[in-house]
Amino acid sequence: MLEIQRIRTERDVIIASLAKRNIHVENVIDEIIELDQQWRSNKKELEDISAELNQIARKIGELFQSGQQAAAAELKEKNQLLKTQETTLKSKVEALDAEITSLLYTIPNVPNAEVPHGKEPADNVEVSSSGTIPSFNFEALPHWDLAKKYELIDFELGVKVTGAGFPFYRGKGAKLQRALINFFLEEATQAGYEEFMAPLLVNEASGIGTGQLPDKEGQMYHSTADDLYLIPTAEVPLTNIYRDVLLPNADFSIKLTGYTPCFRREAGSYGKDVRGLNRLHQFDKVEIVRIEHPDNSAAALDEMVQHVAALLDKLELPYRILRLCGGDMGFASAMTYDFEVYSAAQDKWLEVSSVSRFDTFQANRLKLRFKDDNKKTHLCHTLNGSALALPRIVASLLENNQTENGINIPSVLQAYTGFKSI
RNA sequence: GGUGGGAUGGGUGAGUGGCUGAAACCAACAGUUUGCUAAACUGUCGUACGGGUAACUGUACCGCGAGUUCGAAUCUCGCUCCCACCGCCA
Repeated sequence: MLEIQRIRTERDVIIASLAKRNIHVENVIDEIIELDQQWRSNKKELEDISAELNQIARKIGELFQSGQQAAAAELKEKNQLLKTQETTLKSKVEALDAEITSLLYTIPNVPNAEVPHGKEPADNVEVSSSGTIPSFNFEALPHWDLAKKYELIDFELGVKVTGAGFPFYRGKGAKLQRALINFFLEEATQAGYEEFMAPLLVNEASGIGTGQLPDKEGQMYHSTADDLYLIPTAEVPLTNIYRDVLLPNADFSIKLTGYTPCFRREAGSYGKDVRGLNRLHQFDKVEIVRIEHPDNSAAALDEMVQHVAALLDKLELPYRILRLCGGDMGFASAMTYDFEVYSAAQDKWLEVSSVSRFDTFQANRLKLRFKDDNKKTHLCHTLNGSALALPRIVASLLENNQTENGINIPSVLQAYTGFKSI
């Protein structure tokens, strides 16, 4: 959520920047500014009346103490009148406040100056690419066929026990999952991220804190009996550790990592690119999260991008890095890099990681702040990225490393899997 | 699931109707002292929002929401959460 102060002072910049997302918010912004002015003048009036009421109440107390009952009764009467004024003003102020907040919720984050214009994935800008795309002198199989051939993943069994999008991993397929998780966590630890094992269910306040609620309610599994939500990413529990936190000084850099299964209903995305591991309701992911001083968030984003790139280098996967255009960025993001890995047998790029900075957008909802040297409070910046999400990594590992007689495991993973090939 | 207890500022914790935005202690920060550290002493020390160039000032907040009252941290009602013990259980 954008800060109202920022809308007051940076109206034109905000409107111009949001145009990069291909949305035009001028009317909404002006409506907010208008409502805010009303809110402020009503609030001032309300506070003045409250101040008077407080004074009178004190006076009445004094009169009672000194036994002047008649004078006190007179003041009481005056109070009644002010009291009704206070009540109406109060509900007016509250209504304005609610209206402003609900409008603020509809405005996405302001894209960073470096974010390119554009409205669809084709407008994303390729920043770099790395690795070589394999070619095969036999007929390469897509990962769902390889998974079946080598008994690594059983999708049908998942359908039987749960439903589509909840596969079983078995044998070497299961061990490969565990190896990747351990590899990613180990790399993150070495890069200075503290490892957490987080709850997989969160309460409503946490969902609001990171922005899944109320906007994207239908995307999370909801356990209604206890009113808890299954996490769609470790970002939710990890970032919410810092909800309602005021860091005591400006000298901080918080780096968290965690592996969790992720649960997504993926409502409305049926039919397209959902085959095999390409889109699941439950999948595994190692997430990295950072809480940073505003001055440091640009550097932190670069570091995170380097971290993810290094993981893909070590896994010897061909990938490219895209800077997302305004139209393709997530609601809360100020700037996002996507990583795509080439999946040889499907002959297409698969998104395996998304690394974003949110600036103060999440921190504002989370009430995550720090005190500077002058003891003034400011909102922190938050960032996060997948490092990495497993299914599409597995898909491309299987597809790219296949031979006619088996599948080779990248050397860096062999210590984790305990086998060199499948 | 049952019974009982509780929720106050960074922490412990006092506070049963006005003198309380809140004692005291601890922690933290600044200063004095000091070869260094420590100790001692002095001072500062909640958050949000509004008004004001600023100094400053107003309002709200003692888990959350209503209510009683001229006036509520304090009284009443509802809710949430936490703790302890019992039951069940990995």
